[in-house]
Amino acid sequence: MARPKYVSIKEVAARAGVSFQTAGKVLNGGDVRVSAETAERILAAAEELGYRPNTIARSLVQRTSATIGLVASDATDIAVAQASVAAEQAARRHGHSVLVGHLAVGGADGPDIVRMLIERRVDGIVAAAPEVEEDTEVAELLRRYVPAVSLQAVPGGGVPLVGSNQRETGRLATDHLISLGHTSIGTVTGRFRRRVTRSRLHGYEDALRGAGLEPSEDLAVEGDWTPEGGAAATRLLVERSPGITAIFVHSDMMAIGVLSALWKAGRRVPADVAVVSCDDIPFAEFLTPPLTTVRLPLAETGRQAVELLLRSIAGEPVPEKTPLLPVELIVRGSCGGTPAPGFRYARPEADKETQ
Amino acid sequence: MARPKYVSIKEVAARAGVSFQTAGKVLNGGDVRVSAETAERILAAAEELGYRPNTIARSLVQRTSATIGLVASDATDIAVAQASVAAEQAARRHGHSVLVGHLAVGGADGPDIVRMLIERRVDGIVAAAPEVEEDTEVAELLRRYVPAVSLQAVPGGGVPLVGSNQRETGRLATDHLISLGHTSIGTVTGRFRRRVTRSRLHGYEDALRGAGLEPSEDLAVEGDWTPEGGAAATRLLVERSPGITAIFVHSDMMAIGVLSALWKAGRRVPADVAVVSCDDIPFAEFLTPPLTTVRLPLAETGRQAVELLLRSIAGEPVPEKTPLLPVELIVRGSCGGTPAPGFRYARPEADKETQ
DNA sequence: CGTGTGTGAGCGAACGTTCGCGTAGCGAGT
DNA sequence: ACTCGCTACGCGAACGTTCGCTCACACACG
Repeated sequence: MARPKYVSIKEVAARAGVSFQTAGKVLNGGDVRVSAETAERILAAAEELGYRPNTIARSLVQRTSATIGLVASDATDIAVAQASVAAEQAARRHGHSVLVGHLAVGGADGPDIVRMLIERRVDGIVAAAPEVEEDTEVAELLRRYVPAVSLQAVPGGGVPLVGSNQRETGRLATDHLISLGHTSIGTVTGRFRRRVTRSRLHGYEDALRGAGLEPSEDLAVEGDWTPEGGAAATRLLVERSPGITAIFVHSDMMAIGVLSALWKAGRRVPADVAVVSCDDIPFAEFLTPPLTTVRLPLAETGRQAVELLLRSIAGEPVPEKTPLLPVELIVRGSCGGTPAPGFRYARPEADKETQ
Repeated sequence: MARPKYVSIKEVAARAGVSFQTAGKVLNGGDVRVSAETAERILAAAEELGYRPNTIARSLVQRTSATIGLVASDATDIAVAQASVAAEQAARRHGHSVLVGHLAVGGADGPDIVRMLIERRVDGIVAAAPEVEEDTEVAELLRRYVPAVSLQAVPGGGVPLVGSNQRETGRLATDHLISLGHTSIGTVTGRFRRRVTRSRLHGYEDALRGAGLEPSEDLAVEGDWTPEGGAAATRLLVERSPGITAIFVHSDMMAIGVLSALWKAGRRVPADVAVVSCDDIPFAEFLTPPLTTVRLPLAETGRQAVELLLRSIAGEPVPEKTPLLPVELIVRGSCGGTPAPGFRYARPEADKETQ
């Protein structure tokens, strides 16, 4: 507690009666051209003194910090949190530490965070923050100073992306609703400005058109990724289109709000309106009703992002476009096909890929 | 992308035609005994070259990294996530970065993470990981090497704690149920081993006894902080005590599972059984029904933890016991007092402090 | 006995800063 | 004309490592 006095390699060396460079060799360097007994003596001295290597000094000479930076969303959004936790653990597994910065709401401090990371000489940066998608200053910094991998588009490109096929996600979800016979299908989207929103919207429209349905502007309401926003959007949606029988929601967090708003409006799910969403957050199956949703491999995305980053740091050339990670429809109760409280999960009637 | 070559203060100095120490003064040090025009020249050179200070070198000489370590839970638990995000932001506001380590499930890598943080010479550590509560090795490291603040008990003490009154939390929740007329009140707890669980259990028992009710072992079932665990515990609970009419759950995440299990069992909430929980996670009000819960100031806890830590780092003596943060009962729909889907929130009939 | 080979260890430099002094230059006071 | 004091800047050292060399010594070989 009282400021600890760390012992340095020199003090260890002194106690062991060798030069500090020799001590360094046995304690950290792998180049052990040292007799077994001196090594022993050094190790013993280190142990007695409670020596802990100073990575700061090491970083300075080696010009690499074995640290990566993570710029993450505000992260009340569990989906983002999942990805970033997985990223951190993957990094640590590869011997790297993670310096993290959570954006303030709105994300205005993106550039500050990135600058901070750069000044701390992180070896690379993973951007897991939708807010930063339009931030040209952040993009500039990343391109200029440090290898980076992003989970979302970066203005101007030059930063490899990792993620899933969002258009397919929208199509899969909407197709599921269509296959269940719905024809009046609304959608509660993420922020319109975000690319992921537009992609999912495209998928939604693809599916609609594929079934001979015409997308209508009235049926798409913008949300803000929060439960509150989902609830508000839903109220607007049912007001504008009272005949609606199904909703495709752009995230599970919003779906929580959608379910709540529907419930408060006295509309039963799935009896009156079916709800399908995307993400598959850990407790999606414990919502009432259990949420049918398109699973995105969030943890896997985080992992792959750092692995790609690490390869890039190691000097391997990395493609800017990497293969998209697969998504999967998880059918639970919120679209029907399952009776109410008696409860029994029916398997969905096969895949709707081409329907 | 290609490994960037950072420019050092020396190159800036060379271009500006001054010694590197002078450049250092104007770029970083505050001690500006330098003429306005040389300063200008140096700044211009730095700008042209894209100079970014190297905090690693700075840390080495100043013997302080302006970084704090955060050891956090696996953090699918939103409550923990909230606290750690707030902690990071508070730290950054005070000019510190945060190096984070998320425990693997089970938390066996706690000591590894702490060692990593120590070797990176963090100025202090915030422990926000229940798993570490029993880890004597972690406790030893914290006591020996680095100032620390914990959000949970630390074996052997010596580390200041920040948090809320857990016993009060249990009492408040249970009292609410009692005030509503319930007499058969079960509880789905956290892991028994955890101190917070025992405290909340004590509060629960306090309240029961205060109402002339005798706590029974059958009515307390151990959960594991996850929705799954909450659901499983609930199934066990209603099986063991079919007459149960109310449940006090030790966390909102578990409450999600409790609600789900009750729903699947055909028991209506709150009509058949009332549910009260604790945490007040951000979307508690969007669950069906909206969750009545005891709000813990999680973000505030995170903030105060780093502020305390920073004071400790600065050399101020800090008390091991700090004042507990206040908790507050938030009444929503899950305990009744509110009719079903028609819906209208009734205010609870005043405070139940002494009832 | 001289040369070569290998093994164990030390030495100097470097990484990019900060920090406390040292000092040249200069105008003003005596 | 000499000191004084101030300003603007430079210098050397230090922080705790790593890294590549050098070096002393012993030992075997021809």
